[in-house]
Amino acid sequence: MGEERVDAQEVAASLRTSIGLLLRRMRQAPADGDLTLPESAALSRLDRGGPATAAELARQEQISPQSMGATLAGLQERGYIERQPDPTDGRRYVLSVTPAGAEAMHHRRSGRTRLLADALSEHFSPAELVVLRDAAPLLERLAGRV
Amino acid sequence: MGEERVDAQEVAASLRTSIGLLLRRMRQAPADGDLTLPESAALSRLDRGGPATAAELARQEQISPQSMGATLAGLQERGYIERQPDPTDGRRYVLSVTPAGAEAMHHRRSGRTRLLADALSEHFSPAELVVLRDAAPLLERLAGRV
DNA sequence: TATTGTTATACTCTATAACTATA
DNA sequence: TATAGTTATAGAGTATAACAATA
Repeated sequence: MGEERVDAQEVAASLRTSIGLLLRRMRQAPADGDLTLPESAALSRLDRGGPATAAELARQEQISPQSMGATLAGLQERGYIERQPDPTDGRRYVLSVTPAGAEAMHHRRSGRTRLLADALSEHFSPAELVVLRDAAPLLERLAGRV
Repeated sequence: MGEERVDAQEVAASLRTSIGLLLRRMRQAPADGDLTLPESAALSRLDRGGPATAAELARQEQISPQSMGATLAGLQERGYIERQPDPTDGRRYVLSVTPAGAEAMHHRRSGRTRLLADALSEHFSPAELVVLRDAAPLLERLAGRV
């Protein structure tokens, strides 16, 4: 791996193919407990980043507030998050993960992410894992630039 | 970059986040000419791999034959691909890219892939491009293993 | 029996538009 | 005016089920 001439166009095209495939497979895979892909993304942002408002989460995930609202409504209905009115701003609600939500995330993580992790440890060398680990934050940065 | 202890679970979680973000951004981006994401994926497989049947393309893209059929019908309607009955097997049709299809792919590639390529060359170092280039085939392999 | 392709239907995820309430 | 959130509606991209034709 790693000669120096890299064609951005080619990298773009092959990234596009590979992430399309991978995301489709993850969507098809058995769910994490009963969490859909966007639900588990929102939940894990709340878990990692602490309580936040719906608008903040929508900005982080780069989707519309309405879409995030729909996702969050489902999570709240099942008791995985709770809403507290923000005392300093009457328009806002602060969302946080409930114990049941944390349990859904961590204990029942027997679905998609686990599947991915298993495939990674079974079929990839340590050197390849390093490449993927280093690539992940770059992909996230790329998503912010496109 | 690159100490040796890599936690597969952590890599899985961060890949999942980053590819989700990136694919959403690409879907939102202005289209390549007038090609949707699955259309351009199918077209570029036909272009790179030569004529193929619908079932073959569906397997390669890991989607159902019905979904691929819908995508291909749209491409054919606009004259970007053509269908020839397979002389050796009456059930099959062999698909190939027309000149108009090739033009739609290459000349009008001013949309998503171009946007991605521009972001890559403007905001990423050569070393980072190497990481991404090396990661792409690993992601594709991962999609086949999950 | 298995495979190729089609038609019909429905689900998930996301978007935009229009609205209310608060800042 | 601008922002947070809601409700309603629509579109893209998938899936599954049921079928006809061919192998």
